[in-house]
Amino acid sequence: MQVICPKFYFCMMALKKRRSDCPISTALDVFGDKWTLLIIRDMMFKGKRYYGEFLNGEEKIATNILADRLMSLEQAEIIHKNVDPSHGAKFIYKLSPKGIDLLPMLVEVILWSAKYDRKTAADALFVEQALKDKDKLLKDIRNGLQR
Amino acid sequence: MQVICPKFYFCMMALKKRRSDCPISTALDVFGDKWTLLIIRDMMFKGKRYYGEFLNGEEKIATNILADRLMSLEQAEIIHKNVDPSHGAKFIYKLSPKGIDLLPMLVEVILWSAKYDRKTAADALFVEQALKDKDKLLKDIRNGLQR
DNA sequence: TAATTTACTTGTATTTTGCAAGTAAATATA
DNA sequence: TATATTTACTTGCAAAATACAAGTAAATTA
Repeated sequence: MQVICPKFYFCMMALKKRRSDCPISTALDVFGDKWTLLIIRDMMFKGKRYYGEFLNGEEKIATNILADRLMSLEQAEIIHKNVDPSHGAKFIYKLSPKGIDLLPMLVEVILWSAKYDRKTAADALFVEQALKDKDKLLKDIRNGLQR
Repeated sequence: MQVICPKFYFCMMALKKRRSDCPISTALDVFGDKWTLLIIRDMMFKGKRYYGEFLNGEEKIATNILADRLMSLEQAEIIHKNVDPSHGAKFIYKLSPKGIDLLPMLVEVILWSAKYDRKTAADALFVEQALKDKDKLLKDIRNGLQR
Protein backbone atom coordinates (compact mmCIF):
# COMPACT_ATOMS: atom_id res chain seq x y z
CA MET A 1 0.00 0.00 0.00
CA GLN A 2 1.16 3.50 -0.81
CA VAL A 3 1.00 5.75 2.25
CA ILE A 4 0.85 9.35 1.04
CA CYS A 5 0.65 10.92 4.47
CA PRO A 6 1.57 8.78 7.48
CA LYS A 7 -0.40 11.02 9.77
CA PHE A 8 -3.59 9.92 8.10
CA TYR A 9 -2.64 6.30 7.89
CA PHE A 10 -4.75 5.39 10.88
CA CYS A 11 -7.65 7.20 9.31
CA MET A 12 -7.18 5.27 6.08
CA MET A 13 -7.07 2.02 8.00
CA ALA A 14 -10.23 2.91 9.85
CA LEU A 15 -11.96 3.51 6.53
CA LYS A 16 -10.63 0.31 5.01
CA LYS A 17 -13.71 -1.81 5.41
CA ARG A 18 -13.51 -5.06 7.27
CA ARG A 19 -15.19 -7.76 5.25
CA SER A 20 -17.44 -8.73 8.15
CA ASP A 21 -17.46 -8.74 11.95
CA CYS A 22 -16.73 -12.46 12.11
CA PRO A 23 -13.79 -12.98 14.51
CA ILE A 24 -11.97 -15.21 12.04
CA SER A 25 -12.51 -12.83 9.16
CA THR A 26 -11.31 -9.78 11.09
CA ALA A 27 -8.24 -11.69 12.25
CA LEU A 28 -7.47 -12.65 8.65
CA ASP A 29 -7.84 -9.01 7.65
CA VAL A 30 -4.78 -8.45 9.86
CA PHE A 31 -2.61 -11.55 9.40
CA GLY A 32 -4.23 -13.47 6.53
CA ASP A 33 -1.30 -13.48 4.16
CA LYS A 34 1.85 -15.46 3.55
CA TRP A 35 4.26 -13.24 5.50
CA THR A 36 2.77 -11.53 8.56
CA LEU A 37 2.76 -14.59 10.80
CA LEU A 38 6.31 -15.44 9.80
CA ILE A 39 7.46 -12.10 11.18
CA ILE A 40 5.55 -12.82 14.37
CA ARG A 41 7.06 -16.31 14.46
CA ASP A 42 10.55 -14.81 14.22
CA MET A 43 9.84 -12.53 17.17
CA MET A 44 8.06 -15.21 19.17
CA PHE A 45 10.29 -18.24 18.72
CA LYS A 46 13.55 -16.97 17.33
CA GLY A 47 14.10 -13.84 19.40
CA LYS A 48 14.47 -11.61 16.36
CA ARG A 49 14.08 -7.88 16.91
CA TYR A 50 15.74 -6.02 14.02
CA TYR A 51 14.69 -5.27 10.47
CA GLY A 52 17.79 -6.92 9.11
CA GLU A 53 17.11 -10.08 11.10
CA PHE A 54 13.66 -10.45 9.62
CA LEU A 55 15.03 -9.73 6.16
CA ASN A 56 17.53 -12.56 6.48
CA GLY A 57 15.05 -15.20 7.56
CA GLU A 58 15.18 -18.42 5.58
CA GLU A 59 12.04 -17.64 3.57
CA LYS A 60 13.64 -14.48 2.15
CA ILE A 61 10.91 -11.87 2.47
CA ALA A 62 11.24 -8.91 0.09
CA THR A 63 12.27 -5.67 1.76
CA ASN A 64 9.23 -3.65 0.67
CA ILE A 65 6.89 -6.39 1.86
CA LEU A 66 8.70 -6.52 5.19
CA ALA A 67 8.42 -2.74 5.60
CA ASP A 68 4.73 -2.89 4.73
CA ARG A 69 3.99 -5.70 7.16
CA LEU A 70 5.93 -4.14 10.02
CA MET A 71 3.90 -0.98 9.51
CA SER A 72 0.58 -2.81 9.48
CA LEU A 73 1.57 -4.88 12.53
CA GLU A 74 2.48 -1.70 14.36
CA GLN A 75 -0.81 -0.16 13.26
CA ALA A 76 -2.66 -3.20 14.60
CA GLU A 77 -0.72 -2.79 17.85
CA ILE A 78 0.61 -6.31 17.58
CA ILE A 79 4.17 -5.01 17.69
CA HIS A 80 5.85 -1.87 18.98
CA LYS A 81 8.75 -0.06 17.33
CA ASN A 82 11.41 1.79 19.33
CA VAL A 83 14.86 3.21 18.77
CA ASP A 84 17.52 0.85 20.00
CA PRO A 85 18.93 2.63 23.09
CA SER A 86 22.38 1.16 22.52
CA HIS A 87 22.52 1.91 18.80
CA GLY A 88 20.63 4.94 17.51
CA ALA A 89 20.52 3.80 13.91
CA LYS A 90 18.59 0.67 14.74
CA PHE A 91 14.98 0.10 15.62
CA ILE A 92 13.86 -2.63 17.94
CA TYR A 93 10.61 -4.33 17.10
CA LYS A 94 8.93 -6.26 19.87
CA LEU A 95 5.65 -8.02 20.45
CA SER A 96 2.95 -6.25 22.41
CA PRO A 97 0.72 -8.22 24.80
CA LYS A 98 -1.73 -8.50 21.90
CA GLY A 99 1.04 -9.97 19.79
CA ILE A 100 2.18 -12.34 22.51
CA ASP A 101 -1.40 -13.55 22.76
CA LEU A 102 -1.09 -15.00 19.27
CA LEU A 103 1.13 -17.67 20.84
CA PRO A 104 -1.61 -20.27 21.50
CA MET A 105 -2.78 -20.03 17.90
CA LEU A 106 0.74 -20.42 16.54
CA VAL A 107 1.32 -23.44 18.76
CA GLU A 108 -1.79 -25.04 17.27
CA VAL A 109 -0.49 -24.33 13.79
CA ILE A 110 2.80 -26.01 14.68
CA LEU A 111 0.99 -29.04 16.12
CA TRP A 112 -1.16 -29.33 13.01
CA SER A 113 1.82 -29.26 10.69
CA ALA A 114 3.71 -31.65 12.93
CA LYS A 115 0.81 -34.09 12.62
CA TYR A 116 0.22 -33.85 8.87
CA ASP A 117 3.34 -32.52 7.19
CA ARG A 118 5.80 -35.37 6.77
CA LYS A 119 8.69 -33.05 6.09
CA THR A 120 8.02 -30.51 8.81
CA ALA A 121 10.92 -29.12 10.74
CA ALA A 122 8.79 -28.83 13.88
CA ASP A 123 10.98 -29.41 16.90
CA ALA A 124 10.17 -32.85 18.30
CA LEU A 125 10.72 -31.85 21.92
CA PHE A 126 8.51 -28.80 21.48
CA VAL A 127 5.72 -30.92 20.04
CA GLU A 128 6.11 -33.47 22.80
CA GLN A 129 5.89 -30.82 25.51
CA ALA A 130 2.92 -29.18 23.82
CA LEU A 131 1.07 -32.48 23.75
CA LYS A 132 2.01 -33.36 27.33
CA ASP A 133 1.41 -30.08 29.10
CA LYS A 134 0.40 -27.27 26.78
CA ASP A 135 -0.33 -24.76 29.55
CA LYS A 136 3.13 -25.15 30.99
CA LEU A 137 4.78 -24.74 27.59
CA LEU A 138 2.75 -21.62 26.88
CA LYS A 139 3.64 -20.17 30.25
CA ASP A 140 7.34 -20.94 29.77
CA ILE A 141 7.44 -19.26 26.38
CA ARG A 142 5.53 -16.25 27.69
CA ASN A 143 8.02 -15.88 30.52
CA GLY A 144 10.86 -15.92 28.03
CA LEU A 145 9.14 -13.18 26.04
CA GLN A 146 8.47 -10.80 28.91
CA ARG A 147 12.01 -9.84 29.82
CA MET B 1 -3.59 -20.65 -10.89
CA GLN B 2 -4.31 -21.89 -14.38
CA VAL B 3 -4.51 -25.70 -14.44
CA ILE B 4 -3.75 -26.83 -17.98
CA CYS B 5 -4.05 -30.54 -17.32
CA PRO B 6 -5.75 -31.61 -14.07
CA LYS B 7 -4.02 -34.99 -14.21
CA PHE B 8 -0.70 -33.30 -13.66
CA TYR B 9 -1.93 -30.89 -11.04
CA PHE B 10 -0.53 -32.98 -8.21
CA CYS B 11 2.79 -33.07 -9.99
CA MET B 12 2.76 -29.29 -10.37
CA MET B 13 1.97 -28.90 -6.69
CA ALA B 14 4.81 -31.20 -5.76
CA LEU B 15 7.18 -29.06 -7.78
CA LYS B 16 5.87 -25.80 -6.34
CA LYS B 17 8.58 -25.14 -3.83
CA ARG B 18 7.69 -24.68 -0.21
CA ARG B 19 9.41 -21.60 1.15
CA SER B 20 10.96 -23.57 3.99
CA ASP B 21 10.27 -26.62 6.14
CA CYS B 22 9.15 -24.50 9.08
CA PRO B 23 5.78 -25.83 10.30
CA ILE B 24 4.26 -22.35 10.35
CA SER B 25 5.57 -21.49 6.91
CA THR B 26 4.31 -24.71 5.32
CA ALA B 27 0.91 -24.23 6.94
CA LEU B 28 0.76 -20.71 5.52
CA ASP B 29 1.65 -22.07 2.10
CA VAL B 30 -1.70 -23.89 2.32
CA PHE B 31 -4.02 -21.47 4.14
CA GLY B 32 -2.07 -18.21 4.37
CA ASP B 33 -4.50 -16.01 2.47
CA LYS B 34 -7.64 -14.03 3.12
CA TRP B 35 -10.15 -16.68 2.00
CA THR B 36 -9.11 -20.28 2.62
CA LEU B 37 -9.82 -20.28 6.35
CA LEU B 38 -13.19 -18.64 5.79
CA ILE B 39 -14.26 -21.61 3.66
CA ILE B 40 -13.06 -23.93 6.41
CA ARG B 41 -14.89 -21.80 8.97
CA ASP B 42 -18.11 -22.14 6.97
CA MET B 43 -17.77 -25.91 6.95
CA MET B 44 -16.67 -26.12 10.57
CA PHE B 45 -19.06 -23.77 12.32
CA LYS B 46 -21.86 -23.08 9.87
CA GLY B 47 -22.47 -26.53 8.43
CA LYS B 48 -22.02 -25.37 4.85
CA ARG B 49 -21.38 -28.04 2.24
CA TYR B 50 -22.27 -26.65 -1.19
CA TYR B 51 -20.49 -24.34 -3.59
CA GLY B 52 -23.44 -21.98 -3.64
CA GLU B 53 -23.47 -21.80 0.15
CA PHE B 54 -19.83 -20.70 0.27
CA LEU B 55 -20.46 -18.24 -2.52
CA ASN B 56 -23.22 -16.57 -0.55
CA GLY B 57 -21.26 -16.13 2.67
CA GLU B 58 -21.35 -12.64 4.11
CA GLU B 59 -17.81 -11.81 2.94
CA LYS B 60 -18.80 -12.37 -0.71
CA ILE B 61 -15.95 -14.42 -2.08
CA ALA B 62 -15.51 -14.21 -5.87
CA THR B 63 -16.51 -17.36 -7.72
CA ASN B 64 -13.14 -17.93 -9.37
CA ILE B 65 -11.34 -17.52 -6.05
CA LEU B 66 -13.76 -19.96 -4.43
CA ALA B 67 -13.18 -22.53 -7.19
CA ASP B 68 -9.43 -22.09 -6.86
CA ARG B 69 -9.43 -22.46 -3.08
CA LEU B 70 -11.72 -25.50 -3.09
CA MET B 71 -9.35 -27.15 -5.53
CA SER B 72 -6.28 -26.37 -3.44
CA LEU B 73 -8.02 -27.50 -0.24
CA GLU B 74 -8.94 -30.77 -1.94
CA GLN B 75 -5.38 -31.10 -3.16
CA ALA B 76 -4.13 -30.57 0.39
CA GLU B 77 -6.62 -33.24 1.52
CA ILE B 78 -8.19 -30.82 3.95
CA ILE B 79 -11.57 -31.32 2.29
CA HIS B 80 -13.16 -34.05 0.17
CA LYS B 81 -15.50 -33.50 -2.78
CA ASN B 82 -18.27 -35.93 -3.64
CA VAL B 83 -21.39 -35.99 -5.76
CA ASP B 84 -24.48 -35.32 -3.69
CA PRO B 85 -26.26 -38.71 -3.65
CA SER B 86 -29.67 -37.04 -3.43
CA HIS B 87 -29.02 -34.50 -6.18
CA GLY B 88 -26.63 -35.44 -8.98
CA ALA B 89 -25.95 -31.87 -10.08
CA LYS B 90 -24.53 -30.89 -6.74
CA PHE B 91 -21.22 -31.62 -5.09
CA ILE B 92 -20.84 -31.97 -1.36
CA TYR B 93 -17.68 -30.62 0.16
CA LYS B 94 -16.76 -31.88 3.60
CA LEU B 95 -13.84 -31.62 5.97
CA SER B 96 -11.40 -34.50 6.18
CA PRO B 97 -9.88 -35.47 9.54
CA LYS B 98 -6.97 -33.22 8.60
CA GLY B 99 -9.43 -30.39 8.04
CA ILE B 100 -11.28 -31.06 11.27
CA ASP B 101 -7.93 -30.91 13.08
CA LEU B 102 -7.73 -27.22 12.20
CA LEU B 103 -10.44 -26.69 14.82
CA PRO B 104 -8.13 -25.95 17.79
CA MET B 105 -6.29 -23.32 15.78
CA LEU B 106 -9.52 -21.66 14.67
CA VAL B 107 -10.80 -21.59 18.24
CA GLU B 108 -7.63 -19.77 19.27
CA VAL B 109 -8.18 -17.27 16.47
CA ILE B 110 -11.72 -16.67 17.71
CA LEU B 111 -10.52 -16.21 21.28
CA TRP B 112 -7.85 -13.76 20.18
CA SER B 113 -10.33 -11.66 18.23
CA ALA B 114 -12.83 -11.85 21.07
CA LYS B 115 -10.17 -10.45 23.39
CA TYR B 116 -8.85 -7.65 21.21
CA ASP B 117 -11.46 -6.78 18.58
CA ARG B 118 -14.04 -4.53 20.17
CA LYS B 119 -16.53 -5.07 17.39
CA THR B 120 -16.13 -8.80 17.01
CA ALA B 121 -19.22 -10.90 16.43
CA ALA B 122 -17.68 -13.79 18.36
CA ASP B 123 -20.46 -15.65 20.15
CA ALA B 124 -20.25 -14.84 23.85
CA LEU B 125 -21.39 -18.27 24.98
CA PHE B 126 -18.87 -19.93 22.70
CA VAL B 127 -16.07 -17.80 24.13
CA GLU B 128 -17.21 -18.47 27.67
CA GLN B 129 -17.25 -22.20 27.11
CA ALA B 130 -13.87 -22.12 25.39
CA LEU B 131 -12.36 -20.30 28.36
CA LYS B 132 -14.03 -22.55 30.91
CA ASP B 133 -13.48 -25.98 29.38
CA LYS B 134 -11.78 -25.87 26.02
CA ASP B 135 -11.35 -29.62 25.70
CA LYS B 136 -15.05 -30.22 26.17
CA LEU B 137 -15.98 -27.58 23.61
CA LEU B 138 -13.56 -29.05 21.09
CA LYS B 139 -14.93 -32.52 21.67
CA ASP B 140 -18.52 -31.32 21.30
CA ILE B 141 -17.81 -29.58 18.01
CA ARG B 142 -15.92 -32.59 16.70
CA ASN B 143 -18.85 -34.84 17.54
CA GLY B 144 -21.14 -32.57 15.61
CA LEU B 145 -18.82 -32.73 12.61
CA GLN B 146 -18.36 -36.51 12.45
CA ARG B 147 -21.74 -37.73 11.23
C1' DT C 1 36.04 12.64 7.02
C1' DA C 2 34.93 8.64 4.44
C1' DA C 3 33.01 4.16 4.45
C1' DT C 4 29.60 1.23 6.28
C1' DT C 5 25.40 -0.18 8.39
C1' DT C 6 20.52 0.11 8.89
C1' DA C 7 16.06 0.80 7.47
C1' DC C 8 13.90 1.83 4.44
C1' DT C 9 11.69 3.93 -0.66
C1' DT C 10 11.07 3.67 -5.56
C1' DG C 11 10.38 1.60 -10.06
C1' DT C 12 9.03 -2.08 -12.75
C1' DA C 13 7.68 -6.78 -14.04
C1' DT C 14 5.02 -10.65 -12.62
C1' DT C 15 1.39 -12.79 -10.15
C1' DT C 16 -2.86 -12.76 -7.74
C1' DT C 17 -7.34 -11.01 -6.97
C1' DG C 18 -11.89 -9.07 -8.04
C1' DC C 19 -15.65 -8.53 -10.96
C1' DA C 20 -18.69 -9.45 -14.82
C1' DA C 21 -20.11 -12.46 -18.11
C1' DG C 22 -20.46 -16.87 -20.19
C1' DT C 23 -21.04 -22.09 -20.26
C1' DA C 24 -22.23 -27.02 -19.67
C1' DA C 25 -24.46 -30.60 -17.28
C1' DA C 26 -28.16 -32.04 -14.39
C1' DT C 27 -32.64 -31.11 -12.62
C1' DA C 28 -37.22 -29.08 -12.32
C1' DT C 29 -41.23 -27.28 -14.68
C1' DA C 30 -44.80 -26.71 -18.32
C1' DT D 1 -40.85 -33.76 -24.31
C1' DA D 2 -39.29 -29.12 -24.58
C1' DT D 3 -37.96 -25.24 -21.89
C1' DA D 4 -36.38 -22.96 -17.95
C1' DT D 5 -33.64 -23.12 -13.97
C1' DT D 6 -30.09 -24.50 -10.90
C1' DT D 7 -25.38 -25.65 -9.95
C1' DA D 8 -20.68 -25.36 -10.44
C1' DC D 9 -17.90 -23.77 -12.53
C1' DT D 10 -14.54 -21.10 -16.68
C1' DT D 11 -12.97 -17.05 -19.14
C1' DG D 12 -11.50 -12.33 -19.90
C1' DC D 13 -9.95 -8.24 -18.24
C1' DA D 14 -8.88 -4.51 -14.94
C1' DA D 15 -6.95 -3.58 -10.47
C1' DA D 16 -4.16 -4.68 -6.66
C1' DA D 17 -0.50 -7.16 -4.41
C1' DT D 18 3.97 -9.22 -4.65
C1' DA D 19 8.84 -9.92 -6.04
C1' DC D 20 13.06 -8.22 -7.38
C1' DA D 21 16.57 -4.79 -8.18
C1' DA D 22 18.30 -0.49 -7.31
C1' DG D 23 18.58 3.75 -4.90
C1' DT D 24 18.56 6.79 -0.61
C1' DA D 25 19.05 9.06 3.95
C1' DA D 26 20.37 9.04 8.66
C1' DA D 27 23.32 7.22 12.10
C1' DT D 28 27.45 4.85 13.26
C1' DT D 29 32.12 3.10 12.73
C1' DA D 30 36.81 3.35 11.07
